[in-house]
Amino acid sequence: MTESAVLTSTAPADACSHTGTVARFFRALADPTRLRLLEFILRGERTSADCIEHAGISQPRVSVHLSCLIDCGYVTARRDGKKLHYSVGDPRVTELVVLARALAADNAAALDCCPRIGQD
Amino acid sequence: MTESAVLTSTAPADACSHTGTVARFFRALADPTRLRLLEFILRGERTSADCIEHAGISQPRVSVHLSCLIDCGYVTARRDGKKLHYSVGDPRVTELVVLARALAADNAAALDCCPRIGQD
DNA sequence: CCATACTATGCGGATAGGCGAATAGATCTG
DNA sequence: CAGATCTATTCGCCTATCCGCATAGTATGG
Repeated sequence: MTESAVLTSTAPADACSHTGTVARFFRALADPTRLRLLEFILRGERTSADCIEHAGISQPRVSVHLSCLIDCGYVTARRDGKKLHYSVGDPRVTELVVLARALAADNAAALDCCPRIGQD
Repeated sequence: MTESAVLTSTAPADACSHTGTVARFFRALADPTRLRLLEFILRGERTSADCIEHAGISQPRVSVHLSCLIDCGYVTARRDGKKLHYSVGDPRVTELVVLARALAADNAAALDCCPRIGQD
């Protein structure tokens, strides 16, 4: 994607996605680094530099993770001068994360021991 | 785990999980087969045989997926005679899936094209 | 108790996806 | 335009995790 690229993806709002699509949606949050980034951006608009510092990984890696979060609809980007600013527009994203955190917290012990899912 | 194994994991309900735990929680739903199984069980209590037929994979694989869903707190198991019956107890699981489906649907086009997440 | 039916685990192979490093591309400022 | 700066892509490597097949373990019911 080039030019004044579509910063915020304007998808046509389908009625209902098939399971594979939803699984892919969840997969975006299945990586600790990406989830950490999302929660960071959730607490306020951030620049790439903010994200790079917060994530503690290389700029190219952060770029990929942010692209992924954008494609999946969690985050939108806005250009201000030379820099891009990332934020979460849809309040349902917060709902989703809060709900998941609550559920995960209620079962943290078993979750951390699940041998079917590797330790991070 | 042996004996009259802990069918429903009785975790001690922590206040807040660290990011890695929540990511692991999401990872359980990041696999299409597991998500499909969860949504199947969500629509009513199921036996292993039901799940094997519905998922279309081998019994050992289904066993692993169900164990994963149980460990992560999505599903509970109940023994009735020789068979185990699987169901979803916590209504927040339904909330989570519905919310994710809505968000995924609103961005299905971009989601399905995200090159950072492989096609299923 | 023992046989049977149900459920879980181990193994090897294949693929997805994360990482750093190097590089390419795009956009703003002057 | 041109240089500087910010962002994205490519590459090779490595680990995680999926699968089927074979096998082991457990609980029930006689």
